[in-house]
Amino acid sequence: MVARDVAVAESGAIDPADPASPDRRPRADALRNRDLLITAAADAFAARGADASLEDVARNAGVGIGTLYRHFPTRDALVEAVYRHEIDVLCERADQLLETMPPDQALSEWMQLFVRHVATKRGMLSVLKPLLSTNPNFSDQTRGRATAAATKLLEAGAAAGTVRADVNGGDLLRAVGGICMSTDQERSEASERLVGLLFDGLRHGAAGSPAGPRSGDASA
Amino acid sequence: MVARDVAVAESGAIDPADPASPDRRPRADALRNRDLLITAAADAFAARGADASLEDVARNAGVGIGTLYRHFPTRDALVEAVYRHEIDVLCERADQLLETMPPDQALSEWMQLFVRHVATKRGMLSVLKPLLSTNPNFSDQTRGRATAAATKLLEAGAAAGTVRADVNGGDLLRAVGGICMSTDQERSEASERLVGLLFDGLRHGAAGSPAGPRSGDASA
DNA sequence: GTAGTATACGGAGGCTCCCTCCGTTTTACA
DNA sequence: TGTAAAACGGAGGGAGCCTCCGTATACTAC
Repeated sequence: MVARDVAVAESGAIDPADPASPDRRPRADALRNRDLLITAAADAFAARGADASLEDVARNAGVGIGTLYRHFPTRDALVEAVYRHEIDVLCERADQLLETMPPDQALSEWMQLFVRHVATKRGMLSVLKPLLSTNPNFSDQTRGRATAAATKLLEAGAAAGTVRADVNGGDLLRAVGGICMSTDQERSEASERLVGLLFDGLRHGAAGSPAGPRSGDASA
Repeated sequence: MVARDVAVAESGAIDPADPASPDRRPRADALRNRDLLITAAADAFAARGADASLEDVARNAGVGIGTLYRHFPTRDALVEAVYRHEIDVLCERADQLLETMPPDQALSEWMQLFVRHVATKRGMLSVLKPLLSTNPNFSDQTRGRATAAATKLLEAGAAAGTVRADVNGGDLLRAVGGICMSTDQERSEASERLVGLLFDGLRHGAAGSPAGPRSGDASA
């Protein structure tokens, strides 16, 4: 019996905003170490894939192995935390982009950012796929946040009249995600091109554009 | 660096019919042990899935770990051998069935056998999927043999006029395989029912049957 | 500022698994 | 029956997993 089968705590990561712990707030060092671990784990999963050594992760985070296991009792718990964090970063960037450039450009940037993000984290896919298929309600929750970000970008574009209004965030995410998943390993330029095409399609048929949604010529 | 990454010999299993070894025939104990290992591995993979302990496999085969690694230098080599063996068994059974019963019945039996075979080897799927996707020409070869068996059954049925003649072995295999793969875990009755349905479809529209291929009512 | 304590840290240790290496045994052939 | 090639087996070194518990640290109350 492999030990990995035993501990199946459901996502027992320490949650800084846990309403269950009544008074005391979590210690500063605990918070800091948690972040260090997530960063190190993201690197490790990206580089080595599904079965990166957790002892390496702890070492690279400058933290004892015991600390890792206290924060993330399960390998899955760690993977989940990393995934959540990645999505958080992407969502934040959406807001930043909207503040610094016109909405259509922000949308385009964000889509490309998404592709590059997935490309650098290739190894994560092998970790994520099994987890997503076993644990649907975990993915739903997080996917929801990403969808919200995509929706925000789309709506801003639609309001400015530079992006068509008949596409929702969920569809966009599925499309971009699908392209990233299906494109063969290591060929992220292909994904970037395809996503660029997708974006052109989004611009097409916007209020400002004369042509309807269906017509050819979408190369950059 | 995990050791598993290092040895990537391509399917270095000892082949009893290797034309390269000029004179001496392989030793009897080697042949025997090879079979024992494959049997034990099949059980282990079925029960424990992708990462069953190879030391357990050797132990259950009543053989030293060194012997296992000599026969199958790679985990993948062992998986491949098990897979091949499973297919061999299925192909042999096709011949036996054809000799002992009318062709349409033989076909039906074989299809159900296929389902039950996959059901008991559930754990194998997780081992097989990655291997099949990385190593296409390995799967082609073996799939070819299974296709041949299916074709043989279909043609015998068509010749007897009890099975329609416009379906080929490849299609049949894809259909049955697809049903086995897609049906949710542990519910092999569902697969059996669906495959039964498929078989009724095959009988329908045979030379002896009045009705054309498209018409309802196919429940067992 | 200090004392007290809940909280968190770290890594040794026990376990399992992986794979290699080499002395020993068995088998096929002459 | 002798002999060399072929095969066996398992010890051993390395690595990863996870737990446990003595030690250190950051909060809180005074």
